[in-house]
Amino acid sequence: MGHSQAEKAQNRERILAEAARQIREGGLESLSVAQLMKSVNLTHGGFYGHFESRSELVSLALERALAEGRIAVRAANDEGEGPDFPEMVGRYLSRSHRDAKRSGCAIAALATDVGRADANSREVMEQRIERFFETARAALGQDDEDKAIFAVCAMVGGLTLARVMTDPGRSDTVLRAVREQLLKLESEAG
Amino acid sequence: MGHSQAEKAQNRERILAEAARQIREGGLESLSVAQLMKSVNLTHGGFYGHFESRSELVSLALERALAEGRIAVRAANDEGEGPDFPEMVGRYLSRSHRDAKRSGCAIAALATDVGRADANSREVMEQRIERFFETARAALGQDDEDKAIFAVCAMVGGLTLARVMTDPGRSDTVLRAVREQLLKLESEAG
DNA sequence: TGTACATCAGTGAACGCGCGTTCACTGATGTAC
DNA sequence: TGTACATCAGTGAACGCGCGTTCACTGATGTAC
Repeated sequence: MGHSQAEKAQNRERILAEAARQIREGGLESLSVAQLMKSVNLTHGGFYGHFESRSELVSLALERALAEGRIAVRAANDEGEGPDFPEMVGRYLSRSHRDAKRSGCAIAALATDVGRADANSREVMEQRIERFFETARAALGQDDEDKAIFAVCAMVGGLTLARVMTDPGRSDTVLRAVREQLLKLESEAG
Repeated sequence: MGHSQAEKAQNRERILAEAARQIREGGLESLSVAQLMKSVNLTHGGFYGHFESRSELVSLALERALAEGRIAVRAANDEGEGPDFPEMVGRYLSRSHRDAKRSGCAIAALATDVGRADANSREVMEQRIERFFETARAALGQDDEDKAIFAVCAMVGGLTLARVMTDPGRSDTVLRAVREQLLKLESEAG
């Protein structure tokens, strides 16, 4: 059993990455120190060598989860020359995004949880929401903040409701309806 | 200390009503039997004279919370002759609705929680979402389901994100932007 | 390069705590006469 | 209407359990010579 410094850094990273996945899937409250450590093949006692408390970890995992969404948007955009509204909407409101909670948008996964959380968590997410607004505005190619806000709200709401639906057809319908209406929005003048 | 049958029914009602409020505020997981009973001035032991388990109570409280939203919509509509889209949007995306989590729309308050819950809870909420779609379609006065779905997703997403924002001005901006864009949507042809 | 030792990452038993749930009990309710 | 008693709504102590957190310990790492 090796305990080198390099391995410690790796383990911290693995714990944090797994925590970011788990909170997106089960919510901020669902994260249990013992379960988390078990899922990365460590024992619970070692946790406090990496983080001060469960609360600190949740904070860091929230930031991580939010940052990963940003990275995904960047990666998608870098393939082309810049933000592309139809592609953004298509990816966000896709079946694969709906079904991939663990790796999907942390705003949609955690907005309600964060709405109940302390001011610090809300500020962290608020900044990411503002960035999402900016990305949508750039993608729309119109200098219309209201439209961008509207598009983001519809995307987040659409994904959230699609995840509730048990009927796969109706869930798909929600995704498709919001996608199509958003594309109409783009083609209209400001 | 009276324990009449009439009081038992009243107490059950008080427990359920308070549970419906608490889950909207703190989520399905936040509900604690002991805390709930204390908040209606009873002791925790008596709980099991009213409900089989915490799980059953959460189920019933979810249905209650969702039904109350429906009742609120009905009450608003009955004042006029029928569903009125601008009024619906105005009420849903108002500051008072944003600030009244305990009595507000259970879909917005609990969609993420229910998305993580068992199939039964998801089906219960799914039916309410479908009714919300129908109400929006009727209010729009256009036979366009996609537009109704879109409007509902934008409302739910807008309210959810407005509840995250710590900056009151930006939170208001989200509500206003979604409201105004939805009113434009109504005035356009299908 | 090889040895001796301090460091420290990870282990796992133990802690107090709040949880959901059970149950023997209390005493007002409401019924039978 | 008045009394005697069964019912049962609510009480509060007790249960086992999983939680976050602590800590004495282990043994590989990595450094000093």
